[in-house]
Amino acid sequence: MVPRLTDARKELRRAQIAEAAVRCFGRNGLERTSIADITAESGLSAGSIYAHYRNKADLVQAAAREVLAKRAEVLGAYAASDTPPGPDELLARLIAAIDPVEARVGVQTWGEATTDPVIRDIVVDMTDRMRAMLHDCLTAWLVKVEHHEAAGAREHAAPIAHRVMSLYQAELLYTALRSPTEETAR
Amino acid sequence: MVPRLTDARKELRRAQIAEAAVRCFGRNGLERTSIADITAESGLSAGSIYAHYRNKADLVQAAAREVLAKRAEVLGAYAASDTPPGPDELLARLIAAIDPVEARVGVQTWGEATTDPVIRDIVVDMTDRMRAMLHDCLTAWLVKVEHHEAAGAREHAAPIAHRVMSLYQAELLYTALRSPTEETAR
DNA sequence: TCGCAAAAAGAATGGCGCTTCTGCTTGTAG
DNA sequence: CTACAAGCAGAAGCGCCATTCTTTTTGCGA
Repeated sequence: MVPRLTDARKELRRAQIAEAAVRCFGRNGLERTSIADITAESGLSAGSIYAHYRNKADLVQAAAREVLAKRAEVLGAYAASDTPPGPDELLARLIAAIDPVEARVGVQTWGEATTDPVIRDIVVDMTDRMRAMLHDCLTAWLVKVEHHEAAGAREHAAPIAHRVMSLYQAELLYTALRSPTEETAR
Repeated sequence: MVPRLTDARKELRRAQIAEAAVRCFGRNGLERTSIADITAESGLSAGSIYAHYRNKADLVQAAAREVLAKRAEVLGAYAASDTPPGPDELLARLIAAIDPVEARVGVQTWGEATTDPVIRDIVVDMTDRMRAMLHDCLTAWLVKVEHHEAAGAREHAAPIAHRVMSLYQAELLYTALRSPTEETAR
């Protein structure tokens, strides 16, 4: 038996395609982006794309996962901090880390999630995961900075985490709506 | 010269089509809804639809306007109240008034707004208008209920209005993500 | 270095969905 | 009540786009 692409190389191609797809989606939207657009952006051909992704829906899912995962990553960094930031500080940092292209694709996935169950599950899962991180971070803040009694800190933190998450998502929306076409002109 | 449809009748047809469109969009999404779907839902034919709307984009815009206007209407009622509700009460009432189908179409329009300038303007305009209403309502609340000094009340109310709006929009998103397909089974 | 299977390119295909076009139908003004 | 323009239905047209198929190229193991 002989040669496949090594796994690392295969992952590289998948990432290359997914990143090109995210750029296209950010520019033209999930549905208005054709496979031809992605071939142009990635420098690969249609045949190649279909060797790495079952179909377009599969690619959209990959793009959604990528964007959401990148956001969760940023959050994870703050959550692990020794001196956890309070709600206002936390929100400010999250907002500062928003990338316009990812915000647009993120909001697009929300729209898609309202009708596509697979995308919906991805979005809900990522949202829950981020809220949980926020929850951990704020619990630590309550205990370490605010000297809140440890027992009951989690219960106190829950509604705060919910609010921070909501305000963050709203800001994501505002960013996505701000300069939708100007961005691509640069 | 002779007969057109009377204006009232013409508006009726437009509304009939737009409402059918909103139902379809809520079920299948903006792009996955075909004109054929709308003909089936409205009981009219393709030719008829094109007699009332220039094209599908025009129809999507009408649907977006309808959904957003209906939301602004609900808000307007509370804003005009003699004893204006405070932020928590206001938010609770707004959330209680959310309709699942409209929430879904609303979130879909957000996604569309990220790439379509016309839809974007509609969404931004409606959002600004709603926030202004919230602002008025909360200013009145500060003055009448909290006995805040009238001067500076508007400045105080602004960030609160922003927060209430954000939390409301987040809740709209959560509603849209909750039960996307179950709703249609009923 | 060599061979072979996988990967990539790029053209071909097939279907779907917007839009338009052709007659019938209907409602309104005189 | 009549006539005629607009409304309306339904059938085609037309283009676009996801997907597949064929051929060429390339990377990996021996």
